[in-house]
Amino acid sequence: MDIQANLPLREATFFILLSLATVPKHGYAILKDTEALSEGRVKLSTGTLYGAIKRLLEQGWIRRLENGAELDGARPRKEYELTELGRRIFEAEVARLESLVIVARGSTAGAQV
Amino acid sequence: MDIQANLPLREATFFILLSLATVPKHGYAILKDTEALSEGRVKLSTGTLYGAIKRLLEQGWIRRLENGAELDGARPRKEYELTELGRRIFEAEVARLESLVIVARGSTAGAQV
DNA sequence: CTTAATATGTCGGTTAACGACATATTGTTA
DNA sequence: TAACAATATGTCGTTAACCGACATATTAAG
Repeated sequence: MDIQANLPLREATFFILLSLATVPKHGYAILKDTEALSEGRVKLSTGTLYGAIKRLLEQGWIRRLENGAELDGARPRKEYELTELGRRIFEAEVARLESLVIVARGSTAGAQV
Repeated sequence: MDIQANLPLREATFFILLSLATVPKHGYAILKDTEALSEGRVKLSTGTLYGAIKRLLEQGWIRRLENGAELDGARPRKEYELTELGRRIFEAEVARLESLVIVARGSTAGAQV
């Protein structure tokens, strides 16, 4: 499996994975967490969020947790967690981002030394 | 002018601006430079490149240099450079990338301390 | 009781990137 | 010198992902 072929991640996807990297969450919690993690800069639309969740499930980057406790209400709160694949892709993306920053700092700021 | 509203940059756009951040270049040189800067990972298609150049000119992020010397052949090599706006946007993007890495490292690797 | 927050979802439009194709010049090498 | 690779610029159709608007239901607070 070529992890690199899945990169770069778009911003929405990056934050969804980042948000799930610590603890499993349901959709709306991802939305709020993204806003917090980005200090208010990134406000995911629900169109983006639920579309991305559907896609990420299909790709096997996240999986749905079946916790019966959350299913008692009429409208279940669906919780998701990262799969191993999802985690590896996310970590590869962070590494890619790091190398981008290094290259950018090296060839622009570096000229002023 | 809201610099942040133009972010995030897509990968192709990021590398075109990065490539022009040091010295002005013509299209094909940007293509080769991107491949070198990314250590072979990013190979821009010409469709992406020339489409992006057109867009970046319209947005005023880059401008064309008129150097008569390059125009003597039948098919001119068009050279481009960053505008002040382009440079500010690029620097904002690098800062955004840095904060992304910090947040990602902080909330995933940080949990293992 | 009414409103805000929580929670999930669809749909149509836009944008940027991509691969394929087209074309012309210049440099190399068999 | 013919053929080929590299240089160089460009168009076109398709796809993927994001966005705003809309729809709907529950729960908490004032």
